Amino acid sequence: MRIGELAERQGVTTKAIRFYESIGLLPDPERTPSGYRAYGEVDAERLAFIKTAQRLGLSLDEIKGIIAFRDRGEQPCGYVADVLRRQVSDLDRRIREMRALRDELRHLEARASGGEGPASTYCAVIEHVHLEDRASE
Amino acid sequence: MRIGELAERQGVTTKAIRFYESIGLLPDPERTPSGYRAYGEVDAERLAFIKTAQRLGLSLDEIKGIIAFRDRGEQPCGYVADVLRRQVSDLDRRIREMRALRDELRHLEARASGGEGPASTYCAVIEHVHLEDRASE
DNA sequence: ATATACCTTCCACTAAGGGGGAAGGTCAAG
DNA sequence: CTTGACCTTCCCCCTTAGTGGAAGGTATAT
Repeated sequence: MRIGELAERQGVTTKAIRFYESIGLLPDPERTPSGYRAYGEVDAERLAFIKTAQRLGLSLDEIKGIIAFRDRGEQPCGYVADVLRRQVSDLDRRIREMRALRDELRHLEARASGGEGPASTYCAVIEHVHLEDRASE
Repeated sequence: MRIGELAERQGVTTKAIRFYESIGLLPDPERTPSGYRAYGEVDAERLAFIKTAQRLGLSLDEIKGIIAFRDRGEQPCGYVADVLRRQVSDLDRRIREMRALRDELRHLEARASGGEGPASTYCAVIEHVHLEDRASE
């Protein structure tokens, strides 16, 4: 299959496929006599794997590492488990941060909508953020 | 005060300050006869405001919008409330996505550590991800 | 006079591509 | 034979929020 068909089947752009090839994430494909890239099912599966791993939050660099194990014929399980563990604790941390931030924003936004608050030069919300920030330093 | 002092006082790099200036987030500062940037308290406060807003998850572009109100002498409260509301719902969505992803990763990682699972060509974890991905399409 | 610390400008780089175009080759149908 | 869709390489610019370095100017202390 040619690049356009592969791209459409896997829901990516031809640009992305050539980009993955350029960074070594996809192997140099076969070529037709006229120079067109020719892909097979293996390539489609690899692209699907890349997309899955990306959906799991892995960077293209991490994915490249996992695929390198595959290509060397080694078992990437240990490495994958490591990557996933790091990913999970990273997500836990980010979720905690976001929750704290969201709660703070809700608070501020309620005040901004309410319109009450002390007199301020420009806007009570901004001054408030200002003060809270300076107080927390 | 010179750029280095301002940077250290506010906990940013001189690079960041010049960058903010280049995108119009900070005004072009006064210059000493030798061409050094000369800042005052107003600039320090503005930088503090930028940092606070950034900590609240606003992009430099959004911050620029808020500052523009200030600079026009208008009350940015309504605009700020809008931005904050959007920020909250955005965070809610992202927290939900991250939680779902984290749960999926924990599941996978537990399997990767366990080592059990069906026979696979390379690694059970990867094949599993593979299968789940294809099943969800 | 020189060491150093600080400042200036400008250019390139990051992740992960998106977007567009130029200039050309190829393949199928009508 | 030509049209249109597809492909090739190469090129440059855009995004976020800066970071890093090079080449050179300035301030201050010794």
